[in-house]
Amino acid sequence: MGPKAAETRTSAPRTPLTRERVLRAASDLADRDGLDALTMRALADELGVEAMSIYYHLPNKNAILDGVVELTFAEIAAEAAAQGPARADAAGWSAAVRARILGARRVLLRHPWAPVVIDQRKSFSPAMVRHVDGIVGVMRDSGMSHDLIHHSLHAIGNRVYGYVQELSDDGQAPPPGQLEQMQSFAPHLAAMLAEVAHVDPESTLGWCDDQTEFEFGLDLLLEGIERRRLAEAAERSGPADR
Amino acid sequence: MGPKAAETRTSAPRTPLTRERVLRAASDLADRDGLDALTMRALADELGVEAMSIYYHLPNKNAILDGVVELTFAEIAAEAAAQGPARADAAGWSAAVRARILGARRVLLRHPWAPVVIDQRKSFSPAMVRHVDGIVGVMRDSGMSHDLIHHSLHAIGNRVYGYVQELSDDGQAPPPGQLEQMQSFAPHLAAMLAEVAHVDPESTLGWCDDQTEFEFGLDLLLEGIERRRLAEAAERSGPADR
DNA sequence: ACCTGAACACCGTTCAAGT
DNA sequence: ACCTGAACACCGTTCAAGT
Repeated sequence: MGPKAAETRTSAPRTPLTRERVLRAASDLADRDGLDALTMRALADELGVEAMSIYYHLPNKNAILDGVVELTFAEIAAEAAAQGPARADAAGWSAAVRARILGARRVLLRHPWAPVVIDQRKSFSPAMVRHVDGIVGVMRDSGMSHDLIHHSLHAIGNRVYGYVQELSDDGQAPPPGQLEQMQSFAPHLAAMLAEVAHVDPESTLGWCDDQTEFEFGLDLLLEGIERRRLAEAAERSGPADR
Repeated sequence: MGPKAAETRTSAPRTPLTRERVLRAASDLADRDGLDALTMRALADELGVEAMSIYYHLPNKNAILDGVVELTFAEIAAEAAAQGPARADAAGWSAAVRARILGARRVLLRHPWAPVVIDQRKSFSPAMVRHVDGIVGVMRDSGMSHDLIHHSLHAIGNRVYGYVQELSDDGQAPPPGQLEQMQSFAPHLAAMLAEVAHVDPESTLGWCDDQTEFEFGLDLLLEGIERRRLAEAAERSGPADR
C-alpha cells in the first residue's frame, strides 16, 4: 500500500484495450442487457473507456456485430469438438448431423441475440463456414449427392440460422477466387458449391433458386407430417395388431 | 383554372391524414427504400406532413410496425380468398396447406421487411391469428389430433415466420380471457390451444416446450432427407428395375 | 501508438402551442 | 379536432487534438 503500489495502480489501471476484449465485452453485454443495449457508449462504459477509443481497434459497429457472431461460432466449434469426432457410417449420418445442430442450438440459446444479428446483417465468418463444412462432410460420407446435400442444407439451415443464404443466394455468381481459397479450410463445402454451381449454370435467380429450396424444405415437412397422421389413424383403428 | 379552383386547391391541398393512410404509406416506404428508411420523419415527408402529426393518429412507432404487419396479413388473407375455399378430404390436407403457405410466401416476398418485423417484435394481429386458424381447420378436417397439429404448426410456422411462438411460448400461461374471445373468430385454433394447454399443464417451460418443438421439426427434416438418400442409392444400384 | 472531447447529423418522443 | 415547432435524450461517427 506504499506510494509505489499506488503509482503502479495509476499507471496501469486496467488491461489494455484490444479487439478481443472489446468483442468479449460486447457479447457479454448483449447477453446480459439485450441487443438494443449494445451501443458504442454503453460498451465503452463497460470497458472503462471513452466511446471513441473503441474506434481505434474496430472500424465501426458493423465490425463489432460481425465480430461477436464470429465469437459465437467459435463457441459452437468448441461445443462440437467436446462431443468428439462425429464421423459415422451411412446410416449414422443422421444422428451425427443431429448432434451438431443441437450443439449449435445450445450455444445459440445462450446468445439469443445471435440469430437476429446473423440474419439481419448477412455476416459470414470462417468459423461459420467451417461449421457448415463439417455437416457437409458427414453427409458426404453417407454417400449423398452434392445436390441432395445442398437442398438439405437449405432446409435445415433456414431452421437454425440463415447461413446458407449468404453462402450462395446473395452473390449472383460464385465469388471470384473465394472458392479456391475456401478449399483449404472447408474442402467439403467447396466441392459441393463447385458442383452445384456447375450443374445449374443458367438458373434464373442466380446461384440458388430460392423458391425451389423453399419448396424442398416445405415438402419434407409435409411428407413427415402425413406419415404421422397415418400412424395416428392406424393407432386409432387397431392399436391391438401392433 | 380560375381563382375558385386555386382556392379549392389551397383549402384542400391533400386528403386528410388517417391511420389507414399512414400505414399504407409506411408499408410502401419500407417496400421501396427498406426497413431502415422507415423513420417518422421520412414517413411524414412521404405524407406531406410534419413528423409530429403522425402521433395524433398512432401512439408511437411500434404501433406503426404492428399496423403494417396487420396490413400484410390482410393481403395474405386476400391471396387465400382468391384461391377459393381450400377445403379438402383427409389425403388432400397437404395440398391445401401447401397452397396457403405458398400464398403467404408470395405476399411476404413483396414485403421483405415483414418477416424481420414480425419476429423481432412479436406482433400478434387478428389477421395473423385467422391465417393460422385456417390452417388448423384444414388439418383438423384430415383427422389429425390437436397434438400433432400443434407440433406441425411449430415445424411449419418457424419456417415462414415466428407466429406460433407468440401464440404460446411467451405468455407462460394461456392469456386470461383471451382464449374465450378467440373462439369467435378463430375456433379451430382456440380448440387446439385449449386441449394442448390442458394435456400438458406442468411443462417445465410453461406452455410449449421449445426444445421438444425444435426436435420435432428437425426430425421431420432428417427423416425426409434419409428417405431421399435411400432413393438416390437405389437409383444408383439399379435404375432398371423401377 | 493509443486514447479523448467536442461536434455533427441523425433518431423517437414530450410538451406546449397554434388553428 | 387536428396539426405544428422547439426541445430533449439518445444514436453512430468524423475530426482534430491530446499523451
